[in-house]
Amino acid sequence: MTKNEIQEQRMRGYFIDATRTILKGEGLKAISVRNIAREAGYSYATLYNYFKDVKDLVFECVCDFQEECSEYVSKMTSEEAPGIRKIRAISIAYMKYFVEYPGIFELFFIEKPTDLATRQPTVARINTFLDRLCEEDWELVIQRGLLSEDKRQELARQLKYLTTGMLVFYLHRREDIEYKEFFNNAQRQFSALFAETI
Amino acid sequence: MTKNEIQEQRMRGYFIDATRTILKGEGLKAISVRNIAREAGYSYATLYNYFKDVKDLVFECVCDFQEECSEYVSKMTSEEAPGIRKIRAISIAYMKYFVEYPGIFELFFIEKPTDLATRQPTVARINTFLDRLCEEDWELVIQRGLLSEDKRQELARQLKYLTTGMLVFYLHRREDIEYKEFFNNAQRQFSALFAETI
DNA sequence: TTAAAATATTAACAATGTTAATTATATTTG
DNA sequence: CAAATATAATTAACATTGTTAATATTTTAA
Repeated sequence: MTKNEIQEQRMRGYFIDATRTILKGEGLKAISVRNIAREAGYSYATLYNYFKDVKDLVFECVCDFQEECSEYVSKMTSEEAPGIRKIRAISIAYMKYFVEYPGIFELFFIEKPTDLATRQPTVARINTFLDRLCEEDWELVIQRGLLSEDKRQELARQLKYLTTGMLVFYLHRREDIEYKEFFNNAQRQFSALFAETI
Repeated sequence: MTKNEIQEQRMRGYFIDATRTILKGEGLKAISVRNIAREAGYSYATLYNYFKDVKDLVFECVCDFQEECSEYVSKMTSEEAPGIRKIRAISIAYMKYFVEYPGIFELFFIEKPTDLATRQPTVARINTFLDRLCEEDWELVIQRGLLSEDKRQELARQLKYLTTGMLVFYLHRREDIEYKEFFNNAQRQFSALFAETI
């Protein structure tokens, strides 16, 4: 990396950090070019020297958030025994992360990139994220002969749609329930989902 | 209803119709006060004599869309035999409606009302919508003794979250699949969901 | 037919994303 | 080291957004 590239990456980092701060705090609706620039300590037009547009910048945060969420999930599920029970714990922790940071949920699942083609890698990462979090444990369950490869794919998909669906209803307040009830319900959903898999 | 009330309802209707047209056509992102007013044939400020704000107007369309969707579903599932198979057909038709009108999906599940408290009835209607579409057939399945009341609630919830989750991923292009593959996948999800219920 | 009330429209404001013009800073060259 | 050039940051500007205040118009009442 040349000296210029280092400086450029540093500048991008300032804007990305600012964007992350706002997304985690006031959320996606509070994101604006001027807001980000103020948080980063630069003028709003400077942003356009380093990013195509504000959506481009916002989607740049996805990888960092995924890493953060991974750690969050790891810490919350470390003492859970590997296997199906761990997959459940991971899914709950994953949902708790988004409940804690609704702005990140909006970014991951609601916001549309300006140009889908160039953002395809990012979008693909989002799509496979929960699967990757559970990867180890899915493998384990298959090794133990509790699940076929096909059944694993099917369950993983259901898990993906279920978690996202529940989060949509809860975060967008389509059902009138509290935090505790929400996660009780999530546990019940998972029980039903994994019922056959003992 | 007094003469004034009739006129007021008529005016509200003009704006609601205009909003529905835009939502069904260019979608929620194309909704703007000036757009709606142009479509309705009035000035943009006139809107505020009949609605608190633009979100208030937009959420006024929910009931009409639900009726429209109900008819859409009825027509698409009329020759299906009542019971679980019909519930599956209804769910597929329901999803097809939103795939045809993504703007209506955004309104139903993504958009947040300005004041949740006053919009609680509307939001509750959205939450229970799919359930109401399937009501008859759920009852039938229970009457036939194929399902307990508890199991019905559980399945209905899973169905609700699954459909919404799938639609989020598809409409927001988080997974790179086409129309046909999407509904094939949906069918597979439903097969798994209803597997125990033969 | 005129006075009053109701209703619609234009003007205005603050905030948004983005681009062009301009200023300030670094870098290169004589 | 100083002057010329290239780079990068800032302010100005524009179009669009939702909403409110100030006007103009139409309808109703006297």
